[in-house]
Amino acid sequence: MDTSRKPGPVRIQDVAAKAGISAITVSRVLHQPAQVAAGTRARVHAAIEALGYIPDLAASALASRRSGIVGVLVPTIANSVFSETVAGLSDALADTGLQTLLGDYGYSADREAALLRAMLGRRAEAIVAVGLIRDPALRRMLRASGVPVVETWDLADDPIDLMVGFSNEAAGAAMGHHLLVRHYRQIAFVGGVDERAAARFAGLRRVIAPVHGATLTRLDRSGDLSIEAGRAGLAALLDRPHRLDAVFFASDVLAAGGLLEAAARGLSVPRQIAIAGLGDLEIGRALSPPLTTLRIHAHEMGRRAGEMLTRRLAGEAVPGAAVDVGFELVVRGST
Amino acid sequence: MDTSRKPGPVRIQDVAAKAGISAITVSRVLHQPAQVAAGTRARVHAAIEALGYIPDLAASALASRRSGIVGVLVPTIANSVFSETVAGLSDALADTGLQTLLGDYGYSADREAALLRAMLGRRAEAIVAVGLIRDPALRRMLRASGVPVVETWDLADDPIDLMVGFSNEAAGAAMGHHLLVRHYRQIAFVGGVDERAAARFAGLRRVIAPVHGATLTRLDRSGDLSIEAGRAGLAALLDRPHRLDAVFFASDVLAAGGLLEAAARGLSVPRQIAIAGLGDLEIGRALSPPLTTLRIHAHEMGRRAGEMLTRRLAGEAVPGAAVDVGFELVVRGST
DNA sequence: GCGCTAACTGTTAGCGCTACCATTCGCAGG
DNA sequence: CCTGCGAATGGTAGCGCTAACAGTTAGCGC
Repeated sequence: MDTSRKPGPVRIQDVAAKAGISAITVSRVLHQPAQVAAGTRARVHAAIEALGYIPDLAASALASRRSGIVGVLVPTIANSVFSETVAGLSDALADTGLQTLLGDYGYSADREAALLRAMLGRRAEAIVAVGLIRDPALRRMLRASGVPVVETWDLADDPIDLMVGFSNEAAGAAMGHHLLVRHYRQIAFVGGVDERAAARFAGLRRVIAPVHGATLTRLDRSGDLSIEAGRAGLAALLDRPHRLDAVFFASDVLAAGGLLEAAARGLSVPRQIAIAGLGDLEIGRALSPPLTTLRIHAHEMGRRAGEMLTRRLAGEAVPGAAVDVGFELVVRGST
Repeated sequence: MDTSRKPGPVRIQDVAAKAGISAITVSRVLHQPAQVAAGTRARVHAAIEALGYIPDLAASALASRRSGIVGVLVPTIANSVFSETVAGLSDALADTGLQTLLGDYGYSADREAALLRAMLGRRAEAIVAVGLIRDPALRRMLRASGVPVVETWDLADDPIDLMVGFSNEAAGAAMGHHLLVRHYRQIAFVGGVDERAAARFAGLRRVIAPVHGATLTRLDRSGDLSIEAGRAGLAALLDRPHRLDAVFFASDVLAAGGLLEAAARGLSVPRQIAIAGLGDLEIGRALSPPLTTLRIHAHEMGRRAGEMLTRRLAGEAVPGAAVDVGFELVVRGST
């Protein structure tokens, strides 16, 4: 067993000594290289290289009062649309020297609070949340902290700070409109129990309810966004005596299950039953018939969030208003 | 525009003053509550609550020389099997007070190096990598840093430190064996150009090459692990004059594309063409026929990595040997 | 030559927290 | 009464880095 004492990590002082200058100059080479003479700069770089110096970012953050961190709070990174938003944010932040600190809370309120606390503890310069932050205590904590916050994927009346999303209600309405235009009248909605799904259903209902002879059913599958849940959802609907000619699923993954269940039952899509989803995921494009869906600009939401933050952190006054990035109806063979 | 000066975040000193005790005692309430009298503890908690105190973790890390961070390096978090490994790690670390810092390098060597540097800069107490770290310079940097490292998802002869994975070569061989037993002889492999896929192919070849009358073809789709790439892969193979009765895809996602392409061409699976994948993803279970696949213990690899680290950080001497968590052949209808 | 500016580098004093040691207090045992 | 001991708390001195200011030097115009 190796019991030799490591001399510990190399410090800025060691680099300075090796290069024959003072610590502050090394710091400047790292952060404002233009202020340092070319020769000195070269010697410092050589010393850094030779010693394998890696600056201590905790000490740097403490002294400079800039952590360089943006906290990103995600209900689950396993959902590919959310990871796209994270990717969009990372892209937007790539050139800013800001690093994202990803926190996946797995839809658990406790973990959400803990992660937020950790982000504030690391003095994140901004927080981006996928979805709204619901807990009033957390909202208060964030407001009090004065840290810029961007909530994405939803639009609400009382943003904590900034907001970039789309209207789930309008999305539901758009799909409802499409289904009506295609002469579907016995319509069902399959989604989770979250508020986002509720808003989509509300939009759907707003459009469908006034139409004479149209019916609308709702089936809640618990938050489980799996193909299997989609199959089970369609199966449950079909096993009811109620007539049905179109089903709108709150996610393409669920809708894929719907397509597969219909195929397993020998139902022709869309002739006997129309199926639509949301998200424009690859699985919906790949199955047959390809899925009518609502394309959500997940990547762009992340990008816009990053841009808003960058401007805000640069001192520009970014109006706190919510940005609506909209969505897009993509009509394919399944309706 | 609001130009009022914020009083800045609450510091430990403010809490101490409010509770009528010294800063160090507040620190102890947070880290070694048993050492503080119950009454004092209560007063401190009340003060923390009242002021909304959130400890500065950068300062804490600097003073205590413990960052509480475990860096996790992932080629892409969009691949669900990798996110499962991350989840397994998080589970194992949940009670340890360690927090994961996730870095997704999108298969870019530059970003990999930058992220690793950032993790070491934050003085991560350990690093977990999904996949091997290939760049010799990075390997040297990690070895020199003395930070515990766990490489997962692969087994190699020269781990940087710890290692928990499975043999991709053995996995390929197991699938080859299965296909031979089922009397398939004209076999193709579709995978990426990465070393992991290469190892799977090598295992396949080891088993198949010696068999008289058996043939083996390899088709590389660039790293794109999409359903569409799988379809295109099977299409390319079928458009060759060469006979073919089984295809092993390096991922269930690719294999799903294979199943769909076969269906689109009216080919019966597995009668006219057998299809197998790797990963045991939901999509393989959902399609028809369900996919024969190799189940990889992604979650367990993360969990084991976390356990090894926890023991190592607790001072136990954990042998540097590689842990093989194996895999499992799951035979379903597609072969 | 002088003042003046620009370019470069150094000194000092913390950032907010905790390790280390010291101190205080109450009480059991002699 | 003193000693010894454990429990509870505090003072001091940094952790490694950078902001703010302070030199120092060279070059320039007059």
